Amino acid sequence: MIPESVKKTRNPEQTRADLLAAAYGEVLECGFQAASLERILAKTSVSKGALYHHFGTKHELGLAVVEEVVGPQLAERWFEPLRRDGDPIAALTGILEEKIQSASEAIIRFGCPLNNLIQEMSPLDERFRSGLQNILDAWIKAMADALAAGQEAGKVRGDIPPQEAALFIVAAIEGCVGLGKNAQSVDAYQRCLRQLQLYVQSLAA
Amino acid sequence: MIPESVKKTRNPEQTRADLLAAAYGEVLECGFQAASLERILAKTSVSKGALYHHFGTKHELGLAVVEEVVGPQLAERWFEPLRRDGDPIAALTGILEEKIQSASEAIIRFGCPLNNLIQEMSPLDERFRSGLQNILDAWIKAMADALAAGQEAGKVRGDIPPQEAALFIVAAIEGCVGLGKNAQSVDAYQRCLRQLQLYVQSLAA
DNA sequence: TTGACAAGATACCGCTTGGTCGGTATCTTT
DNA sequence: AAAGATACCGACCAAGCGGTATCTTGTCAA
Repeated sequence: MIPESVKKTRNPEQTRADLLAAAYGEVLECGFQAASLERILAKTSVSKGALYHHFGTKHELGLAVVEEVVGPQLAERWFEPLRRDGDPIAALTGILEEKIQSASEAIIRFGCPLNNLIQEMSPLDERFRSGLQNILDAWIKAMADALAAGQEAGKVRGDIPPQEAALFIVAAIEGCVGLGKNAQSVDAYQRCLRQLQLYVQSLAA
Repeated sequence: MIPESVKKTRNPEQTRADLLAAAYGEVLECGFQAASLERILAKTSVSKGALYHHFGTKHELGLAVVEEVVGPQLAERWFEPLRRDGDPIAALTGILEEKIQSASEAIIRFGCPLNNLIQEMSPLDERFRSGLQNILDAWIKAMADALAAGQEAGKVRGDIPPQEAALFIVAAIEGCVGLGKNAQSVDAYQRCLRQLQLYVQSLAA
């Protein structure tokens, strides 16, 4: 039995996924406002008619990128690892260490997709802002929950407020990525994250 | 003797300054790429001919905004206060306290002009990037110098590396502003900066 | 007073943009 | 097999964009 995806001459789900992936790339490089539908179409060899069949407007396409690409990507890379480990200090240190070691060219060049969209779109469009805020809230909550659980387990200092510390850690992460991006320097990115790592370790009981 | 500025029907320096101010506002709201020359002209009631007399291209106008508005503004608000005080911990705590207390609607709504331009422009244009990096370098240097001086004076822990700590503090500041901006919440902004304040105080000898 | 140049005004241009629309091909249902 | 819905195609459009060319006006030194 040959899989249907090969046989079909039409594949709406794949088309939609292709558009999302291309739009994600375009937005990452140019920002949402400067993202060109023509360029997205060229990357995917999808027609304009097909695009407007799947997405009503450029705006909707952008929101779909936020919800279906940016959100899940961060969830996989941050929320899940935080949930697994019982010691949030060790987990965070590990995640940061991994980010430091595997500092990709993409993150130095284009920064954090979430942060990029926040700085560009949050004052301009309420739906973008709230979509981005949902991701941010989930991220901060995952970290706060991990810190609180760590306090229960006696791994984290009891005097630090998990919510506030989580807020600050997320802010610091975005700050480090942003600085490394402008410096176009893996070294600056690594040194900055290293200091954050030290801060995180200072929260240990 | 009536001041010349009032008598003149023409005032090229004032025209240039008006354009810079309007361009700064437009870029703060929309970003550089989406900034419209027409809107800038409408704000200033300057003609297009006059604009292109003072600035060769939109690009040049943007660079001038970076160098002549964004840079000096940050220098006044950050570099100078840091240079004055002998105790950098006290100075930084004070500056942060001031930011927390006087959290303006503008910073919550539009964020940090420097960070906005970094996230948007640094991957797209090398001249923008290096102009922004000059500001960043000066900021980090001012902070590192203050920390080093504080170590000499026995006010700052000797085991912290000034350069790295300065890098991290600047990153964290931008992160806090960015998060407050997307949350559109003075409270989140203040709580985030408050944690940074605690971090800064943990550097005291 | 006049000549030269800086400063400013305005009409215009080519191009790209997001979006539309009538039409066609394919897939599903009955 | 007929019919209806879904997926896709590509020419076209108005609007806004940054930028240019040509002209007039104000300023000031000689």
